[in-house]
Amino acid sequence: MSARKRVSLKDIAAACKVSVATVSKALNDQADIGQETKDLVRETAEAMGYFPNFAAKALKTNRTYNIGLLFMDDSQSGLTHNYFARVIESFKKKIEEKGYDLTFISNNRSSQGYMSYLAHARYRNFDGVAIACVDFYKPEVEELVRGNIPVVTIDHVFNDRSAIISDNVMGIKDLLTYIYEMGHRKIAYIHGSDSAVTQSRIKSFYKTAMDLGLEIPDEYVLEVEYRDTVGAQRATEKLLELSDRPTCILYPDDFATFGGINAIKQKGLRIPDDISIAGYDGIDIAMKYSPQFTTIVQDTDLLGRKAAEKLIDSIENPRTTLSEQVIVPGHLNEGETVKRLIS
Amino acid sequence: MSARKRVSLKDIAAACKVSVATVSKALNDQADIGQETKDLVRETAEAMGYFPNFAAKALKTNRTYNIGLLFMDDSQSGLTHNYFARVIESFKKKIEEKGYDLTFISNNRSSQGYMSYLAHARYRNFDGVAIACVDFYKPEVEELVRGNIPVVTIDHVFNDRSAIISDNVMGIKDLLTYIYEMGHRKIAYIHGSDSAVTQSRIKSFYKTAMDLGLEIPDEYVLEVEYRDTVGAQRATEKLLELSDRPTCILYPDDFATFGGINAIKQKGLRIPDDISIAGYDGIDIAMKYSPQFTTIVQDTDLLGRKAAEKLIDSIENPRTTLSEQVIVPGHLNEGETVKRLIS
DNA sequence: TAATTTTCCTAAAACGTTTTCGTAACTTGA
DNA sequence: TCAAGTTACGAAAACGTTTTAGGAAAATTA
Repeated sequence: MSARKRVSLKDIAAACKVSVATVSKALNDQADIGQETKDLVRETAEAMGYFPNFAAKALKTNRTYNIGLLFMDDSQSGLTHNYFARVIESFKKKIEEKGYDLTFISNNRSSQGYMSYLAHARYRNFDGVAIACVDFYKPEVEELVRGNIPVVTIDHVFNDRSAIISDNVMGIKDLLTYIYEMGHRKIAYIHGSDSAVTQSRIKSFYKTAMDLGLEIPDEYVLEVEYRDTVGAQRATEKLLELSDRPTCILYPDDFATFGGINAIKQKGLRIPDDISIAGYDGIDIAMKYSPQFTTIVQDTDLLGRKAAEKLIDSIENPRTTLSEQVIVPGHLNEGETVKRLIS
Repeated sequence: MSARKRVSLKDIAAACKVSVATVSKALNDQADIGQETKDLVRETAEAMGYFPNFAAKALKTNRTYNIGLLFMDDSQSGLTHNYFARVIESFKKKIEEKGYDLTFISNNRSSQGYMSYLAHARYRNFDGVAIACVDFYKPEVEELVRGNIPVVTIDHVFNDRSAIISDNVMGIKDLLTYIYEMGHRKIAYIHGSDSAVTQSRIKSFYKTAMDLGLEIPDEYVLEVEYRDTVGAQRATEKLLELSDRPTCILYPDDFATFGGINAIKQKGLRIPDDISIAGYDGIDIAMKYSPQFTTIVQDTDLLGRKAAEKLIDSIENPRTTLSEQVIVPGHLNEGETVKRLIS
């Protein structure tokens, strides 16, 4: 009820009959304050319901303990993207443990007119910035990365900047090898549209196929947007109409896989008895669905945690921290959507 | 490369040979500054790459243009919850248009020890707070709501505080009525565990059933956690084993509905030919899945927007804004999972 | 005892803004 | 021509911290 004024160091100082400086140092546990005074100050602060004024502190120290997160642009799905949502969730948890907060970076602000991402980040004085799930080729993103704020990117590497990426090469290799070992020889691959992730996956796909001695006809490889259920459905239809149709289809992500399921069901075919499929990501519903998806489960938890650790490290030890790429392996969830053809 | 020092009002003042006060006023477009001076100051500021120091401004004005978002606790699914993620997405967009930023509220910070949500919100000096997808009965949440920061809650009403809620009463009514009109008389209802949302849905369910002259045997009504696929699967199995089994099952959310689908498929039954089902929420995959879910699509966009408008209104016009509950209707997506039994 | 060191505290400046109040210069009206 | 009003600007205080540079008193040493 009583909307008392916020208590400041000055108030505590008055109550304790010491100087403001002493109070500040006592609360920050500096060495040159006596134990008794420290105790007194802390107790009084507690009793008076004191908490620091973030703005004043930030103004003075030039540290906000706030991290900016660039997480989507209009064309993307942002928060609703299950895979990234989980990475961010883990990232957030980790930085909060270390006393940081998370604020979204954007660029539409009415007051000061248009702000670039970098301008926004500078304005808010973020200690560091994390970037995920955006169009990395946008000049504005590049500008942000090149600004002099510590930065970590997720699933994309910028030269000379820290990045956390999931191991798409290993992922595709494990997945394809598993499918091969299950006896499949006619394997189609619907992949995502152009991005760093897609590229490494495609390369790994062809490389692994070659190593296994697999022949991949051109018509077995199609391109579709990420998370494009309808597109994946169409692509699947095309594959099913081929005279020599594949026995297994790989999808760029689990969401797209559902498009494949739709197409297959509409053809009256059963999974995996008539045709096998495999996804990527290991999103919640893919693991709960029956038949459970054969998919590469990305270690979103580790991805987020590593990103947090790396970023905070470069914030707190700017000189000794070198930018580095961390590759996080996923693991194969065998699931039930790939049929064993040989034993 | 040149990490030049940040330019401040003082620098601009020096460059323009006017006082700091004048620069500040010119940039804020105050009336008592001549047009020529304003132009000069603004051009110089622009040329020097000036942008305001957020911390200093916040310290002085006690306004941060930052909104706190409390969005989950450990037991919940937070960001990965598709329905809420979409609401937040829309909320975020709206507040950004108005020049606000969004920061997560949490309570684990190492530096100052444990902080309650309210303490955190006060520390960061949020202009307002939005709460969604949390355990509203936690004392700490209550404390935050009762703190003197403008607040809006989503899908839960606190006495005397603004809230945006989706119209669960109408939703269930429309859904049940539709199913009735399709000819179903034996309708089961798996509902979520205790919450404000669940309560209004259950009431609406029984009320509508009564109005329609429907008899609902007790064994047709089961309780399951929200988004609990496995639980919903078990519950569905129970229903399918009943001697007089329902012709249609309602689920608390689309995610749980997938559990039902699993159970039904494993029984060798088809949807909707052998049994009909209906979900709630209208999450992405439910709309893309085949058969497309019969479900109530929540207007997440409007929910988020309304929440943003309400909150900003009560921030900017604290006296004239009265706390109010806004009820946002969803709409029925007829989909393909409820079979027509009569014509 | 005197010199030195250590312990504990303070005054004051600074961070970058906003805002109040004052005032000089110019304009207006009678 | 003079009083009153208007316009355009500046000086200075304030917001709540941190930090530097001292310095008085107490403890230690010689």
